Amino acid sequence: MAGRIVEVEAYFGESDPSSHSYSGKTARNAVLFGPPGHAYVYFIYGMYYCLNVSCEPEGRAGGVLFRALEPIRGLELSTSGPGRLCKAFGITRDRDNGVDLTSPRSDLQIRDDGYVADDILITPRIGITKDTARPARFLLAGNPYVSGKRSSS
DNA sequence: AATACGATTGTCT
DNA sequence: GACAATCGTATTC
Repeated sequence: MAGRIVEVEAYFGESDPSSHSYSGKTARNAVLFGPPGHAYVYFIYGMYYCLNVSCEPEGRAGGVLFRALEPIRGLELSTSGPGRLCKAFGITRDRDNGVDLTSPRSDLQIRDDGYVADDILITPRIGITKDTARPARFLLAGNPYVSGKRSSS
């Protein structure tokens, strides 16, 4: 399976009240404090997993949440929304938390396809209750696979 | 040990 | 637009 990332959100670690790492390192968020490029998978609302990649040097927290993909091949299921894309890829905490997303040998892999966008839209983040005005959600403007929409037209 | 809540989504009105 | 589903963590007792 493969998909192109079309929507992400940034979380800024210990300076960000909306970040899981705001209150320091715990067993749950330990990956965010580890080396960059690794998968932080968390379980939310009792039924969904969400995928992040750690982004700061080891010892500092920070990550990016993948919110939506545009299917490229092998994806029949919806990948619009952080819970849905994990469901489509079968991502779970047990299986994927902590894996190196830069390694060709890991099941999950993020690669640079050289794509450059000039139509990136920046908005506040979705689903949070603190720091709700901060512009930290990045998406491809007009892309039909971004989250937050119903399929009706 | 008990409780409150969340980086979501689907269904109903 | 409102709310239920559902459970791992963090917080509080």
